[in-house]
Amino acid sequence: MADSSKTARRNNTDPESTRREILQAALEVLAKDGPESLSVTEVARRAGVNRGTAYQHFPTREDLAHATATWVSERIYEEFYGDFEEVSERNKIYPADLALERLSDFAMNNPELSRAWLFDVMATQGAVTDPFWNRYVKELREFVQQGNGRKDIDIEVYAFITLASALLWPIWAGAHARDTRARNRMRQRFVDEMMRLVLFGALVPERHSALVERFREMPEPVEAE
Amino acid sequence: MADSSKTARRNNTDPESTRREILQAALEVLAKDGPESLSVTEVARRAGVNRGTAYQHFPTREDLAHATATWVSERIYEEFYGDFEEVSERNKIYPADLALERLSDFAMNNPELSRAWLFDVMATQGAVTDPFWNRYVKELREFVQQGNGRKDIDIEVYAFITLASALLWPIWAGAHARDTRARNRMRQRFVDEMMRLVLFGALVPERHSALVERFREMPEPVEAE
DNA sequence: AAAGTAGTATACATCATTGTTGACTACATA
DNA sequence: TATGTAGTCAACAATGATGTATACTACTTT
Repeated sequence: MADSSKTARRNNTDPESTRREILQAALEVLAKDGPESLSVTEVARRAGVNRGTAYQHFPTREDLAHATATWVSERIYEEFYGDFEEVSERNKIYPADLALERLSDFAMNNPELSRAWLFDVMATQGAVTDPFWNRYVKELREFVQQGNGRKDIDIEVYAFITLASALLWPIWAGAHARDTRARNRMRQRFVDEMMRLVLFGALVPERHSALVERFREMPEPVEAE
Repeated sequence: MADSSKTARRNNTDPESTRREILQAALEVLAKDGPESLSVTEVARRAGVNRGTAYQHFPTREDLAHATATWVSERIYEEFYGDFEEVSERNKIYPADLALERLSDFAMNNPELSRAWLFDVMATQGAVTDPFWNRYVKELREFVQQGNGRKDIDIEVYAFITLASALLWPIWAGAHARDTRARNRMRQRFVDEMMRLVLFGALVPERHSALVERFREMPEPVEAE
């Protein structure tokens, strides 16, 4: 109650850190409500920063929105593929279960990034230019070419299925699982089921002989457009 | 330029139809921007209805939002399971590929409902009470119990994977595919790959013997909490 | 010591949205 | 013909967001 230094409580030498704080806050509201309801006022409030400061860094609401989107894209790439070379080196080949595990871990530990990314996908209708997505497809393609995956896979679709469900799962599962233990169990359930699915499929072949017949002769898919 | 009947151009005897038109418009904006940016003004404009009329049907913005959410839920259930009994009857058992095909068709033909549903999932963090979801899980469970699906499946997770990717796919694929032919091809790609996946998996077993070993001895999953 | 930089505080005009109210109209039914 | 219903139209106060601008402060560098 004593001091009241009236104005300018906080001064920062490092504008970059302020920028990051704003972007982080923007990410949070983006993850909460989607890109359309991202407001500068709200972001500034949440970042503990004056609204004017936010406008100094990002001239308009749109600028902030775009900057946040690319920031999300960069961060998700960095978080996921930042140490890829080392891990890959250590394991000679990046094993399938590890990839899936990493993906699930990432999604569980970064629900905000996942949500933001998904919102973006839903908004831009296909984030084909997204570096994360491109890298993910590329790695998968090499994995298959090296003989680890079935040749008749439609890589893009398969990549989409694994990525979309892995990123969306923690959001969905978040409802049931409050504490850490429950969340870990949910994560494990997903990894196990996904692993089981990519190893053995889901159907009992004898019961679907016609389908097995039809899909066994399927040619390798044509992806290019 | 001639006539100007000044006021009350349109009068409707059937309030239910107006209500539906408002809900339909609400669904459209909901699918576009997410639930947080649903505005009564915008909805009324889009429905070609006076704002006051919208307020007559839905006292507050929140009421409209909730009504829209449950309407989406009902419509998606109706669209998908409305004729389930007949189809099921005709085919004796509801075949796996037909189910997947129907799901994909639905998602392709109702991108707005899909988007709205997904937004809802992302907003409410787990639409466990959703009748569509519950029915989907129930049918899947029976399908497995009748010996058509592998016993070690974690039904809920599996249901989630198929449902989430099937509903999200058209949104994702919508970017690439403008015309009907391209969209149909995208739909077919998804169905084929998903079918292939549930039939045979994605990995080459010989290359992942350790994993095969580990997951072959996996007990049936415990789902109950 | 002076000048520049990063951020605060505040005010302002503009605009959109919410929710409410009151007057009016077209239609159907009793 | 009278009454109720469904909807239009217009106005209004309150709120909150966008952008802009100006004066002020603390800190750093020259």
